[in-house]
Amino acid sequence: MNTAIKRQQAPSREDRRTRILDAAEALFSRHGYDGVTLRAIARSAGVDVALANYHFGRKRALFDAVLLRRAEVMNARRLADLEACLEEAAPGRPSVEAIIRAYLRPLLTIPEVHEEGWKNYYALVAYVNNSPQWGGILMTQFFNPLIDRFIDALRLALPDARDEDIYWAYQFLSGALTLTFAQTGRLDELSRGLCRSDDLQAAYEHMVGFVTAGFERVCRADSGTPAGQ
Amino acid sequence: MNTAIKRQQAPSREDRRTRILDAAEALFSRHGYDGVTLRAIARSAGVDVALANYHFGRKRALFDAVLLRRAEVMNARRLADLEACLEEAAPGRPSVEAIIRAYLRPLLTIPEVHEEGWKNYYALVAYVNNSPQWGGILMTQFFNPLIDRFIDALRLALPDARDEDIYWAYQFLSGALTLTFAQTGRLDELSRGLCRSDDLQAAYEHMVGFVTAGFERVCRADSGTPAGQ
DNA sequence: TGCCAGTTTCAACAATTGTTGAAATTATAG
DNA sequence: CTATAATTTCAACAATTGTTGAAACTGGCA
Repeated sequence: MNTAIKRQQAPSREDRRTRILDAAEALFSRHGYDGVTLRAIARSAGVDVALANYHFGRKRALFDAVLLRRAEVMNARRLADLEACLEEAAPGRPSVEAIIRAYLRPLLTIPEVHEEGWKNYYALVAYVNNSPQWGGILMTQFFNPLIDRFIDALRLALPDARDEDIYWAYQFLSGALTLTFAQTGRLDELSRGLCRSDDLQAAYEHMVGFVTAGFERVCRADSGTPAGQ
Repeated sequence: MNTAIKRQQAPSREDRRTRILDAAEALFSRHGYDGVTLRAIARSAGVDVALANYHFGRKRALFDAVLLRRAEVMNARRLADLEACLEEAAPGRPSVEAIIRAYLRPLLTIPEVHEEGWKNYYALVAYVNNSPQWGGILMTQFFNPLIDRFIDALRLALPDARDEDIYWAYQFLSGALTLTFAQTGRLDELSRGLCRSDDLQAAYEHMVGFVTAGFERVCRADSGTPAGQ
């Protein structure tokens, strides 16, 4: 028996830890935190129930580990893209579109982006972002510093904008982004196949235009309180 | 003892059904479907566990009933606002902004909009909208017809736009809308109190501008495939 | 009054939950 | 090889889950 077959039948130790992460990622992204049992994760990973506890501790810690694994990769890429964008731009005056691209592009330039794992992770981010109960240490303390950097950059691009307007616009970007990359399939059905959720390139191009225009309109200096009807 | 005290101590029968709905709405919106037990709902409503089963059948049916109760009210209002908007507009050519306002305004012109119930409902909509598992009959068959009407109106407002672009733009509107009205409190924290999630009027005014600009840019006729970097 | 349909509670069910401590296995180093 | 540490499994725990059938209660009608 060669090593390939051997690995299929009895995955090595260090493999098991990541296999638990992968199984948990897939199940959590589909059914949410409470919709998944540790036994379902263990069964899917082909290991014993107690092993998840040995490697990660409590169930909640496993959930956090799933999220952190890819968040660290993604945040590093976003930060690098933002800094590159700021260096290329005219000193002290980047364009809104360039900043938006730096924020969105890493989502689809990850080399392994079409692997199931990243799709599951995006769905998971939409889950936590839209749930009031997941505000805790994990999302807030981990994502907010990165977002602050992007807000700073947007202040440079929109020097006359009020902070309040920038934050509201970021909120809309955040909602559009997480829903779209969650790939729930609702858009496919609504458009009767005209749009495909898994066409990340099309999603990216459309979103850049939509969001850039939105920022530029909302952050015009002339708006005291818009004369709403 | 007067009737007010009496009602507090022993709610009438028909009250109990709606008290179960209210309790379920509050708990589901905070913890999701699987994060809530029928016993927790019953305890919060002050009734026996079996009563929820008597009135609504299975747990999933109770969840659907919670969602449908307010969705019917909201959808009727949106439809009325859309038709009024189309009648007021120049024949065959409404403005994008007027359509967006008709889609969003009912969310805050509901008279009882500041009651806890509607806030919980908005959070619940964000929950189902962002979860891949809730595509079923309920959301799809119930919301899609209304959305189709709005898409039709947007086609009139943007006669040169490709359908594909309109659907993508609607997807972004949908994500921004559901996240914002879910009022997760993340924006409050990120902006250090500068923006308040519960200021629905400010959310509405900003969103109208952002989304209208987004639609108008994405749905320009000239874009074959945008020259993305 | 007595009866009856609509509500509500009681008690219990089989199944499943997260978690743990001890035993068994495997790898690593001496 | 042996012993020591890391990993994995086994078995079981107390608590909780959705659901149900029968009993108790309620108000309105004859």
